[in-house]
Amino acid sequence: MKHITIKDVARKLKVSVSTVSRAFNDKYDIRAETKELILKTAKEMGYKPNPIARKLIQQRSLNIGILVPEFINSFFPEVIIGAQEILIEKGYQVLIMQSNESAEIELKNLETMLDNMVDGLIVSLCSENKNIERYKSIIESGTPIVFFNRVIEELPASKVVFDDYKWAFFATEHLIVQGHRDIVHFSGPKNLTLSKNRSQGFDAAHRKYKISEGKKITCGFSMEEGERVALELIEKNEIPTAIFAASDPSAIGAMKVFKEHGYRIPNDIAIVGFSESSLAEHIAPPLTSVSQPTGDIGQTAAKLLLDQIETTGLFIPQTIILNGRLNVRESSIKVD
Amino acid sequence: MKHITIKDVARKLKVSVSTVSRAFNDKYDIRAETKELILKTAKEMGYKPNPIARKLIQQRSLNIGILVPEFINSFFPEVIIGAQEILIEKGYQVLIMQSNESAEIELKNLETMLDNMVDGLIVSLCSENKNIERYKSIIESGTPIVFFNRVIEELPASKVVFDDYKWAFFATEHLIVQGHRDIVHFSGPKNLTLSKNRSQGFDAAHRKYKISEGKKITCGFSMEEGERVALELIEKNEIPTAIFAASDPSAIGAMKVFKEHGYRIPNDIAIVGFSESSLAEHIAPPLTSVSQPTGDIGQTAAKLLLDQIETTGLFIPQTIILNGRLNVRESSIKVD
DNA sequence: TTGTATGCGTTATCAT
DNA sequence: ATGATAACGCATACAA
Repeated sequence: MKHITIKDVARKLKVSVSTVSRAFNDKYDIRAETKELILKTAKEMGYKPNPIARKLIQQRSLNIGILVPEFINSFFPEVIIGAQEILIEKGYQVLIMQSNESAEIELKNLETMLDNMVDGLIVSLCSENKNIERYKSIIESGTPIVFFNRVIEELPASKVVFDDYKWAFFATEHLIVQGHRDIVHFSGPKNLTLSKNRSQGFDAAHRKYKISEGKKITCGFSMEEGERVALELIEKNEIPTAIFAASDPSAIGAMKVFKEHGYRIPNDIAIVGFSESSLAEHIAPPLTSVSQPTGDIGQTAAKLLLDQIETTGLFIPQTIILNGRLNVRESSIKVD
Repeated sequence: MKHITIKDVARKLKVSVSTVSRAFNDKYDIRAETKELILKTAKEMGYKPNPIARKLIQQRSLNIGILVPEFINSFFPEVIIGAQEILIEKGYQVLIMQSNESAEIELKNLETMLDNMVDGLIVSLCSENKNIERYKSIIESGTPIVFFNRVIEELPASKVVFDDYKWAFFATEHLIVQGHRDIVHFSGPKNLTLSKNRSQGFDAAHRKYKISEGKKITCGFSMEEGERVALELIEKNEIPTAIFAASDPSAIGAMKVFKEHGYRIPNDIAIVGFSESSLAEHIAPPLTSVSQPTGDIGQTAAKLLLDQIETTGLFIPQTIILNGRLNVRESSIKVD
């Protein structure tokens, strides 16, 4: 069952392949009737231009690749959906790959995307964060690429980021205003800029209220990580009055462990998360969390990427910083 | 900044392109030393075989496409991760696309995957379920394809499904055993086989206990749909003593609405969900739900697909039915 | 307006 | 063991 090619159509209609080709690429002169006839019979024969061959000669694919570190939590899927809205609108198709937070798989995914000649990439790094050199070479080679959320500052590419510093500050301030003076920060993976920024916002709030610096524990983004760190605190008997976690899953994991050990949330321990997973408002008690404009992040990244793809001359990378919201819920408000 | 091609390498080493090609495909005769030399200098020059050109001539890509209707809930991501484990192991890369439950986008995604010459497809249909004819033609053309979870029975392809009938039966039976005689089923989208099966399991449990048939309301899988249907019941003042929802999100949406209207879960209304989203055990009260072996589903689908890809002769489609578990939690157990 | 010829970057066949 | 050359399926500069 061989594929039908342009030649088959040409032969059948006794025209040249170029004429058939022209019928499918309406930037050339071609008589309206022949074009119509060709398109009609091509359709009848079940002919479709082979995009692989097309890519080979045109060096473009109308495909955009999106690389994310995970998609179990709703954050990345929501961003992807936002990006997809813009890209599909413009005739692009979106290919997604996820690396399970593994730098090795991330690199393979990256190469696969390039192998498939994507016209551009939208990337959020995995927390291992090891492929900087490869990204540099890709950027240098001229492949349009936009980073979001988990970015590396030094890379000369456009970025869409969240104002982690500011909102970590607000989240911490909220706890301080509630009267807490012994707050522990579950900070994110060390290599990520956003971990640093959230951590610094945490410190800044302490400074503003002239409270001695809060304790920080490095903690992954996952629920398991939150459970691990919470257990650690319980074993050491170093229970703070409040926790500000760098992610919702880690906050939820900690909450689970504390509840299991008889601590009441928020009365014994107040908890604030970050990133507003869809869980936050449904768990018990509902989790106070910073929400990020996920759809916006995706849309903005997509627009930036399209700009870059369509720019012929020198492209100047931009960094766009988006705003969020602090959703205050029961997990951080003492009830009597 | 042109790409380095096989010709560049050949010219530099004063050998023919065929020799260089041979060095990269070790199925041909080539002297060990020349091969080594070629690979070495190729690496130095930064040459990599262009997979697009390779695909054009070899008609294979080592890429597998996975098509899902959504990935906001953790179900599909978990399946994908399972599939990925198997496929990456075998040297395949996994491209993912999601259709947001839109048949139109699903079709485009499908074509994009084929455009990229994936060696096979793993597909779960969107609930609109309109592209049957296209799937038929793809199967006929010989493209290996495995459906999972949301399948169409009549398609002659391998399928990995869950025993929806049986587990819907168990879930309903659980409610009946708890003493409920007025149970409403939030059934899934009409076109899907799994909706029908879950619905029939619901009926079967009623028959077994000789209870008059339960009421059924068609309801999408999303939280919003659950909210909508719950509101409808409240407005009509037709409050059952228990609800068996065909999905966790719709169960959770309903739970939210009922709680907001002053109903206590499970004392006023017991609720059971299906598919065990990661939410289930964390919401208040924890949701009784049927859990599916998501990772297994993905792995099984991947294995089936690889079998088919590697089978040269006639391939006989298989249907594999996987088992689950009923996780009983507070949402369905009356407390005093 | 249409046809001819060339090239995109490979691999495969046939010589040598 | 290596080289020359024809595909793969298409787009495009140039000629007609």
